[in-house]
Amino acid sequence: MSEAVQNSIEEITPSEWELMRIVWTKGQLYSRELIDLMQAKRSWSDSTIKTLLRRLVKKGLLQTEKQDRRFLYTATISETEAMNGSAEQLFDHLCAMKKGETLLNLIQHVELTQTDIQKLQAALTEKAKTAPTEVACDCLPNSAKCD
Amino acid sequence: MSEAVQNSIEEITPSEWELMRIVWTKGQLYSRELIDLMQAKRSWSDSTIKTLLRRLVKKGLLQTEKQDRRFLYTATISETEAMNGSAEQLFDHLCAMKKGETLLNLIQHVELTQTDIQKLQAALTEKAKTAPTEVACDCLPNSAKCD
DNA sequence: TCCCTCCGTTTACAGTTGTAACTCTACATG
DNA sequence: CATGTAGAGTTACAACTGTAAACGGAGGGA
Repeated sequence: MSEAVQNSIEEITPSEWELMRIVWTKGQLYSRELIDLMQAKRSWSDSTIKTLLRRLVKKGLLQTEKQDRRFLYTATISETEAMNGSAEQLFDHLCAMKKGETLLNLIQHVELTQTDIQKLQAALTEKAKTAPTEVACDCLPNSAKCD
Repeated sequence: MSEAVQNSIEEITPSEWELMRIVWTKGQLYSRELIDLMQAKRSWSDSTIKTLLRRLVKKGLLQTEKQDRRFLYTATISETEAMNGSAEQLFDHLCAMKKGETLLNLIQHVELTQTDIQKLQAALTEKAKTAPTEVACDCLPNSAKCD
């Protein structure tokens, strides 16, 4: 059946990401606050935002708790889980042989702090200890190779 | 600004990625070959694959050239462009402050070759020369901070 | 010449996403 | 008590996705 394990996080659409980020940042809040914060960034109608909230609840990404007569929203998965899950989902689509190239591009274009860089370097050094000299392309059934 | 920028590549759906990867790998091929290769990985009907191909052409990701009486398909964007574009789109949804963390997770989970690692390290070293000590969260309009 | 088969085109249909109006209900207020 | 109102729920609707059957024309073989 459903619930419990989300064996690879529900898809989060772009609009949903925006809402989730607010929830993660604030921890918990009422739809009214959510709507106000959201409208400070996007001119979406109240209705639109409420629809998105309900969909997020249905997907199990948000949960509500009745307070007075309104609902307090909280996230059911952490921002880290969501970020890592989505990033991994994306990388799953890429040719195994070219993931490194894509990471390189990201590293060059994403803003990173000195601390981030240190951690990344440490991880790479660690990874180098067991990394292979090559990774095979997995774009075709098995036959022809990737260049 | 930059140059020749393609204002953010058409969205590529998961099914479409699978087809595109075959096209990128083979360079150019007829729908029949594409269908056969695809069916060796997924049990999609001919029809389904043909529909996807037409949609990819409509989106401008594939282009056709009439040969005899069938079409030869080729990609209009390179695999690298697509990979980088999609990866950047994903990262656009993430909190600026947490992109480093996500990259760290990817680096730890993605299979990388020694060469990939060396390049990544070189890029990081370069980046460290100008990296800031912190990056601000951009999840809320401006107000409240991220944790 | 006739039909079968291959390939491309049309149509289909449910589910998801973006976007939003409308409605219902319980309160607060006059 | 009569209402306006905030917050929740219902309905809507077009575009996009996943998945595929059905249709139509052209070439190859009988």
